Amino acid sequence: MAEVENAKSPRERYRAQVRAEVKERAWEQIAAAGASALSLNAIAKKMGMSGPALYRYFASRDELITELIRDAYRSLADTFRAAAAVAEPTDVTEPTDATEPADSTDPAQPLEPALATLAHALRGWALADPQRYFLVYGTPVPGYHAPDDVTAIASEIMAFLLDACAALPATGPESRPATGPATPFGEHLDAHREWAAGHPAPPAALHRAMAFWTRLHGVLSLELAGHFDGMGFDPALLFAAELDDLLGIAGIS
Amino acid sequence: MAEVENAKSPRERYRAQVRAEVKERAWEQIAAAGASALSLNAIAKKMGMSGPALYRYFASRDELITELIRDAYRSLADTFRAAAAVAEPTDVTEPTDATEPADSTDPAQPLEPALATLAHALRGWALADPQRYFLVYGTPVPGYHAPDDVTAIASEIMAFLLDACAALPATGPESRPATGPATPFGEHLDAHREWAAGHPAPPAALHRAMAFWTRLHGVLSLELAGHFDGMGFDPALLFAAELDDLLGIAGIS
DNA sequence: TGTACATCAGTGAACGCGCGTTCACTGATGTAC
DNA sequence: TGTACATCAGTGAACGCGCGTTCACTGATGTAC
Repeated sequence: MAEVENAKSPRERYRAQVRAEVKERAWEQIAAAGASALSLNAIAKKMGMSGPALYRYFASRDELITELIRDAYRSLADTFRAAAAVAEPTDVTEPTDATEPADSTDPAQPLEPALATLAHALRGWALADPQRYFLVYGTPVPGYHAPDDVTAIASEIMAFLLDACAALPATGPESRPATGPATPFGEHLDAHREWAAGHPAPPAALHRAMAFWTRLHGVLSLELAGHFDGMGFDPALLFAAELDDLLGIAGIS
Repeated sequence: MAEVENAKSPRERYRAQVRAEVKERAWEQIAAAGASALSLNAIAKKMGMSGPALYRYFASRDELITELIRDAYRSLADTFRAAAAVAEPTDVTEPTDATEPADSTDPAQPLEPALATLAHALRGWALADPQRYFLVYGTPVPGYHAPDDVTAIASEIMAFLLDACAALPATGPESRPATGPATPFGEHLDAHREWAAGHPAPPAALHRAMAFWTRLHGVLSLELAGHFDGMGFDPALLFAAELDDLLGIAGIS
């Protein structure tokens, strides 16, 4: 269960600990006043240290921010990985745990589609720390460019999404299979699938993945930004309605 | 044609002119480095003035930002108003200009639904100045609260949207009328319609308006933030696909 | 186990910067008689 | 038309602030013999 930690010297251990606390305070500060207000000096003060001390741990303010962005991406990737593991248990002797839903066509099918599990995981992740969400998907700082390894994590996230879309059961009320007829835009995506990083998802799944991403982001970002405040309705129901539409359960059109 | 301007003294005229130029420079600065980097001193320097001079025109940096936000909202409202006027010409003796589409049920119906016109207007407005879009719909600054008149303009924007949704023709390929069967979420919206500001749109139109808003915002905000960069596909086609889905022309599910 | 040395965390002073904002003042522009 | 006054735009100096970052230094911690 416990991971084998590379045996670290006490000093390395301490360093890692302080770095972690710096990041923690940084997140608090971002949550309180936004990413642009992040200040090394303020973090040091909160930790009871002098400002320059932090330069033992981070080469610059920019390096800290980049690290936070990287952590945010990785956190979302981990969240998706965990959700995918729950939704699609490995076929290795999983004890059958409860009665299967009557309308399930595949006996190994989980109770809800993996896509729904991902959606709920995404929403939970976003609500847990709105500013972290915005650091990933919010207003970009003109001129800033994310390092390469961050885009690699983004691809990983996309892969979970494509898996879930490709695995969607063909059991909509009007029998619209996920892998069904390709839409014109699905064909376009299929013709320009560099971004799918070699994933074998069919055109319809590509289209669905993209719609999943943009639609749920649309609801979440407006909700977290407070644009629904005072409107009276429940954003969770809007999110659920968009998800149902994506799953082919119900649609507005 | 020309509006009757309240006869202004030369000084008032000059004031208005300088205020306008300050805002212009402010937008340039926001476009270059984001809203959080906006600085009165830097604007003054660009205008060839000393910093304190701007305090003749704006009481504080916050007042300037609030004014910019207000202008951005008003600009979108005006854009929607103009789009709505084109899409639904007033019935007052409009000269019939071309052949009507064969499948049009209403002879006065324009070539494309008003909702499509609004969508294209929104996209054009967003692409024209991404940072202006983000000032309205982007990452909120924790603690900042828009003044009341801004939310009034937001309601105005929403009203154009509701008009267009309520006016959607019932001519989908699978005959799913816009004013058709209410969805569960549509009923929820109908039960909590404070936000609709007395608009008589039926539940299905409320639902569609909300989906219009969140889906198109989802595409636009990710596109403008550069999240589609290097993915290879054309964001305009994704936007068009989402719009078609909203219009009931084609759907992924 | 004890001494000698190297490593490294953290401090305090300092630099230069740009910020928002105030204040007393100059000079030009408009107004009233 | 001309003078006297009020209005107001803009300046320059100044205040206080917090920022990122560098640098020389102290003192504690770990390592090697």
